Amino acid sequence: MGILERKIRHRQEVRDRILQAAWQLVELEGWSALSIRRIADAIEYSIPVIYSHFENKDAILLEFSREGFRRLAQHLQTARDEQDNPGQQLMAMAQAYWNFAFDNQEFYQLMFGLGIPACDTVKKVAEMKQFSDVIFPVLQQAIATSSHPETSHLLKFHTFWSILHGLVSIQMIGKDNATDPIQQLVLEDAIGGFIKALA
Amino acid sequence: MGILERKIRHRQEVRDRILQAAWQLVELEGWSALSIRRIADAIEYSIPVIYSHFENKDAILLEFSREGFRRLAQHLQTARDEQDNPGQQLMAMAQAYWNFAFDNQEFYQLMFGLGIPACDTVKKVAEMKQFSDVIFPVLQQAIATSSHPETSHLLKFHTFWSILHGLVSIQMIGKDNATDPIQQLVLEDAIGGFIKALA
DNA sequence: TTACTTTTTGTAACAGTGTTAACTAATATG
DNA sequence: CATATTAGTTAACACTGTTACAAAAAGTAA
Repeated sequence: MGILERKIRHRQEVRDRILQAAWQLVELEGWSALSIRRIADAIEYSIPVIYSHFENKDAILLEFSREGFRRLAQHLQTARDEQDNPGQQLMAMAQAYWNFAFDNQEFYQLMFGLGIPACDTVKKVAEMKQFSDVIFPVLQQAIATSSHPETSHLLKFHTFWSILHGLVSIQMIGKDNATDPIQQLVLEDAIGGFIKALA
Repeated sequence: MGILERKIRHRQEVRDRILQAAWQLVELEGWSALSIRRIADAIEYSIPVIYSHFENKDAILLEFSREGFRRLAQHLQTARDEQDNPGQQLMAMAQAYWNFAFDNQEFYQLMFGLGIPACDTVKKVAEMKQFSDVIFPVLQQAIATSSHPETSHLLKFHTFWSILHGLVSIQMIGKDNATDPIQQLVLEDAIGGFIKALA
């Protein structure tokens, strides 16, 4: 009775092709070129088929957003696991974050751009345990230096992330030279300074 | 022969009403509600009139972007002028930046969101002299501490801005509690820590 | 195989978008 | 007054997300 299984498999296949076709469109022509019709054309199905797999366009974007966070989380984790010292771990994660952002600009744009879905983005980041797990222990050493101890966990976490997100955003807005080596130095100094400030 | 003047005046008046109507729409219903048709309806003119004043919709957004930078620049300037000590100036500007972002979320979103126009945004920021003018002198004291002296101006400037933009962005993505007093403390600590790190 | 049911897929439309070509109405100039 | 210029409108094109409804295909039972 593999008939139902076959159906499910086929359905999953179509779903995958939708996402695949959508991603190809985004990669080739950017987010603005992503439309239900063009996806339908690409997968050679009619439009309502897409709506039988995703409630609406935002649901598709949300899917990509999730995938983006999955990938970023994995990058951070492997970067951390390659280091022992907490300070080096932080630096490695910063580098990984940075590289992810520019190697996957479409993802990053969707994930953190102030435009599109961004509803439960914060929860997603909170779920990136390997982010906070490494940061918090390092941060605890620095609590005493804060003028508002009760907020310092949150503070340091936000500061670290803010430096990263801010550097990336500002660099992205500038576009021209995403791989400019001088920016790598800026990143190194920024995170290095942050770590030194904690010590 | 004030006849030509009257025409020019009238033309300017229509132009202003376009921007005014557009802004009203954005304020009431957000950026997604802004459409040429709805502007045309609001000002009781036909659509092509709008195109005789602005090349396209992006040109209207760009106009708002410019206005946003004008306002931000002014806020920063007055914040700075109320302080003497460079450190206090930095902190005051950070507060002003923060307040501007949340008092004018639509502006900020347009100006720094990774979505919309953002072409010559960087130039706009570079034009905000009162930003760099205050930051750079303070930063020069800290050049020696950088491991890559040749990039440290850029570094510190980017770091300062990044902390601000990052904090604001992350806070905005969270939406819920933009005026949460705990976030004010986070801002204070973040910038305070930055200034201390420079000293 | 035939009749019926369910699931899958397609057609066609609605309401909206940015944009522009072509036309008309109003105004200023000779 | 006729003429040239400007101001403004109508109507369309080519899109967008979304959905109601019909048709076709596939599975099930007699």
